[in-house]
Amino acid sequence: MTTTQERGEGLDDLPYNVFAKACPSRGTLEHVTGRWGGLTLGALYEGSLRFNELRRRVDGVSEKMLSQTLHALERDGLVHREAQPTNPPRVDYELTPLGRGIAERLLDLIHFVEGRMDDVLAARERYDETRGAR
Amino acid sequence: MTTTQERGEGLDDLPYNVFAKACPSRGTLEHVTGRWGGLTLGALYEGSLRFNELRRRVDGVSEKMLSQTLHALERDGLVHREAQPTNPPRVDYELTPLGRGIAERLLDLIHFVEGRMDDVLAARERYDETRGAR
DNA sequence: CGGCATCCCTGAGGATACTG
DNA sequence: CAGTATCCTCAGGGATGCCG
Repeated sequence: MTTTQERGEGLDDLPYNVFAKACPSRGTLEHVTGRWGGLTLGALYEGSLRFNELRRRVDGVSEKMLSQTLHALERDGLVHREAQPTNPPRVDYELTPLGRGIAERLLDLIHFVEGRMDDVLAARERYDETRGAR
Repeated sequence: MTTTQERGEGLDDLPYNVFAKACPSRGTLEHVTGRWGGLTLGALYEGSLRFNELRRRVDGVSEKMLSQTLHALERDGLVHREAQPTNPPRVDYELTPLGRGIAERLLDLIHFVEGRMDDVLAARERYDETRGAR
């Protein structure tokens, strides 16, 4: 028996539904919106970048996490990895068309948030002062 | 001296830049795109919901995490909490105008991802089979 | 340069019990 | 119903070292 929960309560009629725990789209969304995934996609939106360039762009990411993030994005088909067998090695990462579509929407969100930070910060102050910064 | 890193390499000229480690927008973006934040905002987009309704919508979220998530979103001014002092208590959560703006963009992203899951799944199979599912 | 392997620790987050 | 308080686990993620 299909419950409304499994179908997503009419949010949409797509075969995939992020709100359901078991849906694979949830995993991909987490890769995309995860701590480093979003910033990585955003950084690559401007053009292809090498590993260490990327690392400098995404301020604070460790080598390990960037590597791990890139693998997940590559596996999901959002990022293409192009390795040149030169010495020293040169590896470029770039968005796939699918990755571009996602990055676009992500950047839309990011820019919107950045543009509203003054409101957010003001809301925080009001909240903290009302509730005694508990 | 201001480096390109601090300014975000020309991605935008806003005073806030998610790519910088210390920028407060990074924190808010994480609330919004975090494991439960995004799903919570998405669920509230359809209309106000009570605590346990929300809990059922966001499949898999624990009581504690939902509570915590809602507090963060309320503090950032994205969600409004309306408590009625009845018995039993009734508390409704709804998006603020700012929260709506964010949720809209987030749902845009979510629906895009859901709509492309077949591509993602296909890419995964190709990846796993090439690299031996290591 | 572009990684992978390993160790280790913090904190996100689940389970449970209790309160107004 | 709508939470808060505690405990505890495990995995996210930092630091370090090594390699092609």
